[in-house]
Amino acid sequence: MNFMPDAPLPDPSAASSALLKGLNPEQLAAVTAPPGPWLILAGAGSGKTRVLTTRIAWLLQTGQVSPAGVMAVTFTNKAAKEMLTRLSAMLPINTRGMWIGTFHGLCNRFLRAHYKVAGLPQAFQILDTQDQLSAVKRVIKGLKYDEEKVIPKQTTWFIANAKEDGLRPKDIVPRDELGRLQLSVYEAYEDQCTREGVVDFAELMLRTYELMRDHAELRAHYQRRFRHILVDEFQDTNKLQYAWLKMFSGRPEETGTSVLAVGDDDQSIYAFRGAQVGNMADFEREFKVPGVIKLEQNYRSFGHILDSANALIANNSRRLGKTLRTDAGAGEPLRIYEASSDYAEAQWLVDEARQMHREGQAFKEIAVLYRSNAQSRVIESALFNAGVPYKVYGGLRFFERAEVKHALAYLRLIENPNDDTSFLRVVNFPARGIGARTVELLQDAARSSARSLAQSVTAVPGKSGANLQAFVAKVDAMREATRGLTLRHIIEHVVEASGLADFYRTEKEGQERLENLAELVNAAEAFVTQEGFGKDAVALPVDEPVGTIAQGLPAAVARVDTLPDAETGEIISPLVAFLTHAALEAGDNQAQAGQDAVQLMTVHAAKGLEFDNVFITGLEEALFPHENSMKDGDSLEEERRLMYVAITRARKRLHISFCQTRMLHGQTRYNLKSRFLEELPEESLKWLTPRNQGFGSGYARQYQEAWASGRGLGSMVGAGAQPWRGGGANAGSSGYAGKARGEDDFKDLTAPLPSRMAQAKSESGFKVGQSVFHGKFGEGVILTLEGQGPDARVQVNFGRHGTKWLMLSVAKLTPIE
DNA sequence: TATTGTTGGATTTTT
DNA sequence: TCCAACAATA
Repeated sequence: MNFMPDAPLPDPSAASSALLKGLNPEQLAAVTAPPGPWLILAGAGSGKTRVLTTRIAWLLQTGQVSPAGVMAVTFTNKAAKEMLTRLSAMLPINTRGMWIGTFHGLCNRFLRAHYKVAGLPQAFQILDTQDQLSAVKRVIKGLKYDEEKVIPKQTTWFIANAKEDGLRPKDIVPRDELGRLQLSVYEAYEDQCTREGVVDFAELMLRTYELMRDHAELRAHYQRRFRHILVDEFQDTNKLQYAWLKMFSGRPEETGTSVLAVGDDDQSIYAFRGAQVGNMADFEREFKVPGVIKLEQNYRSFGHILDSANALIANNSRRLGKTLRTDAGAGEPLRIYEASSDYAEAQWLVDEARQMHREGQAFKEIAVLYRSNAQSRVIESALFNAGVPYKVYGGLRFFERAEVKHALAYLRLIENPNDDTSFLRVVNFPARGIGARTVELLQDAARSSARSLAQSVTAVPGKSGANLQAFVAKVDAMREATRGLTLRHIIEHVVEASGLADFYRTEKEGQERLENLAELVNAAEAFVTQEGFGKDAVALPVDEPVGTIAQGLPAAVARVDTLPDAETGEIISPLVAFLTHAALEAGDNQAQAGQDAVQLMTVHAAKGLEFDNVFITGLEEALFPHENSMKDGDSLEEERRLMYVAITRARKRLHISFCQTRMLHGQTRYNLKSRFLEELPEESLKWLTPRNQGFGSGYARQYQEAWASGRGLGSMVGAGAQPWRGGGANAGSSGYAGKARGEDDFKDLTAPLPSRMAQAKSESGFKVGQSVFHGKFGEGVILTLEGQGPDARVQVNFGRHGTKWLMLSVAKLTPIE
């Protein structure tokens, strides 16, 4: 049976030819493929993102689909943003109507729209990994289990795994005693989350999947709506994500939905997180893909680099099969260096980097990759002492920082006093005389009455009880004081009123934390303007299909991944939207654009990036491949794919190094060079140290020492404070750059396009202070008015029903004299 | 309740 | 080695 028989054939008309210009035959085939299930095997540097975005643009431009009929799903916010940015550069269209986002972002959007059927409060909050761990710990304590036996981290892992396999507690039959205990933690954890109105990452996915599975009407609606579903990085999908995809597409022969999955099995490096490369083969079979399209033309690297990558990965079995090729010429051979120690390796690397910089290479085009984070220290130290600017990726991201999480916890308590996770985080921070014993008493009281901590403070007697009540009163006061304020002012008020600001002002090391809190205000401000909550937000044409489920959708809400309640018109407040944003997008940990610094990161973190010059360090047995992954074939192959990813990051020049001795866990380890080195083609390599000298020859050591005595090492002595602690050469780089983001990433989204400007503003007829009547919530007073036209929204205090944000275009509000 | 001492653990981590 | 987490201490 044909899919969408009335769809026009690929049409190289004048309109579309500009889009398709410059595509190679395979890319063109992928971009203009007729509707249907397609699997695109996209090699590294083969223009995958271009193909994805061009296809969407082409589908829209040729009228094969409307923006509302498109769903494009990615794993990272970065990839989603990239897609949106490129798309709006290609076409002057409203990208907001499309469902482009991460799996979790789209689930969030879906669940906010259907929160009632999903059994969630509309303002549900999202637990990040930290929150989830502390929630699980709380459950384990509550059940009085021994944390030595039922290990919180393991149990969190157990729960996440179960959810990613689509399993609820009732579906699990425990294999042993530990399994039984973990299962009961899972059960109690679910109850606790429900009580507190929170969901974890896996829950977003599972809840969405179940809703689609169990509600025929919803399922029919979305299966009818999305004509084209595109999935990025398909090799990284897990079991649940694949099932989720099938739920949204339905059986293509029945729904006519076109699914295009893009992936690269050779770059599957997240099996340890549940990714199933097998999904690619399953997709090909289950969706009856007529033919796999391979993108093998590489536009990134020179020949020797690709030859090396190809030769290495050929050692893996069970591949879908693909060979990268380039027109760029052979380029330079790979430079291989054997060092006597990790210390010497770092010295050599620094020297090479400086040499390249002298030759005109920017530092930011030099990346240093390693298998594990612990390796960065010695390299940082060497770079620091040489005065070379560098930036380490990884570590805590902006919204994960303690002071930021504290502020967010207060904000969450304002929104939902029953959020016990947040309550516990800040009940005694800053210190206010509420000790562990008091908290325990409170938790006992809360448990026995099945109520939240905030609701149970009166049950604790004496001075401690009074302190607790004072804390709750403080949060209540903040709630009152911030009612009707803008997001910026809410946060500013909370940071002061909570005592956080004062606390960090008196702290010795508090300055940076204060700056981060200020940055939080900036981030909120940027969020408000970027996401369309600001007063100047320009309304967009509504292009959603009007139906019983998704009504006409105001643009502002669509951007924050939420939809208004179809019945009451209620939307979530800017505060809730911001808290959601903070959980779903922890902020990147990148250097600010324009900062010229050597880039240090793990190979995992480098996936998707590219640099002119790349160093891959620590090519030693037991390190890369890692000792924990050497035992079985599958994980060894994943290590090899990791090496493949590392190699394919380089555009021009690739360095690979290893050392005879390395300090690991406080002990000197003697390593052999990695087997992966043996798998690289000899003719593509240039050995900087004699090859096959083997460990213990001493040559590399002598070479190194002779070199070192001349310069370099001496400067290491007494070089001052540990550079890696405070930032050193790259001091002051806070991960989340609100301003930079505003200028760069969102430029295209916020720029007023002609079509957006055309939207006429209509006077709503309401004003602040006005009394209004709502069919569901009764009488209320308008606190805030924002936006214009179909985008206009109001914040209304309904007294007993609380303060609500409503879309004027959906909510039926009548003025009262 | 903040500081100091002890112990154990130490791949990778898009959301 | 070098950290985080917890216990013991002032």
